Amino acid sequence: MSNSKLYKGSLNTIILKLLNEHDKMYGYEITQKVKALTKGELKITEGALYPALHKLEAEGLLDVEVAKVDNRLRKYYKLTETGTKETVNKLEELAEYIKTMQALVNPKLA
Amino acid sequence: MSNSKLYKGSLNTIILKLLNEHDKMYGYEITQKVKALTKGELKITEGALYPALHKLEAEGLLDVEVAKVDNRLRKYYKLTETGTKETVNKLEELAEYIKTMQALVNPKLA
DNA sequence: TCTTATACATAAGAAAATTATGTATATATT
DNA sequence: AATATATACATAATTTTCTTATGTATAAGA
Repeated sequence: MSNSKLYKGSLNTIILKLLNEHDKMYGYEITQKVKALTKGELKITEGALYPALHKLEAEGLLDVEVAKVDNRLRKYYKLTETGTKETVNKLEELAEYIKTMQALVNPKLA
Repeated sequence: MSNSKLYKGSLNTIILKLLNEHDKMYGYEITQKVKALTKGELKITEGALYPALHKLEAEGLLDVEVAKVDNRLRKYYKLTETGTKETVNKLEELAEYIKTMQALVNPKLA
């Protein structure tokens, strides 16, 4: 995912936020979008992504729709209603995380 | 550590930064300092902290000095030279992480 | 023809945390 | 005096999340 361990725990937030913006996406598309948005800084590996998608689906946050494009399989994921709510939570948690870490790392500004 | 999974991978950064600021600290003191600085948002558990301190020591980033205060044991940790350098790296990684996540979550501003 | 890109998947292992214990002393409360 | 809470360390079992490696299959480019 990256040389930095800080990304651990961030994958679900990233997936949910991207689906919140793009309505429906398939796995490979997510990896490419992340690479593009972060200018190559962050690469989502398949070994991390696919199990994460399956889990989010099992938890009822995502719905799947299988499609065949150019004779190749695609699994389009989209947020459920629960998934949309959870996206809001995750984004709040991210904002809170950043705030908290800055309080620890830059206590002068706290 | 917190209800949010985002803190996963942040513990070493937190420890190193605190030791960078306070010269020497013992484990329990670190837990209390984190609680105070984050107004209770973040609680470092012992099961996470002590193994982390031992590992940082084994890696040569921390030195230990045992003391007895009020008949109770304390293990004071301080940064080695290598530890000080690694602290700089960790803080750069944190800044990079925040930048990257904001590019993903707030692409309008990118 | 061979490599790269697209598109999915899983399994073995590592890393980092949680949760549950355990020991021991000091202080505060009932 | 008895009990609970705070201080101070530690580890073991388990869980979560990721890496690394591998596998299948089609399409496109060199």
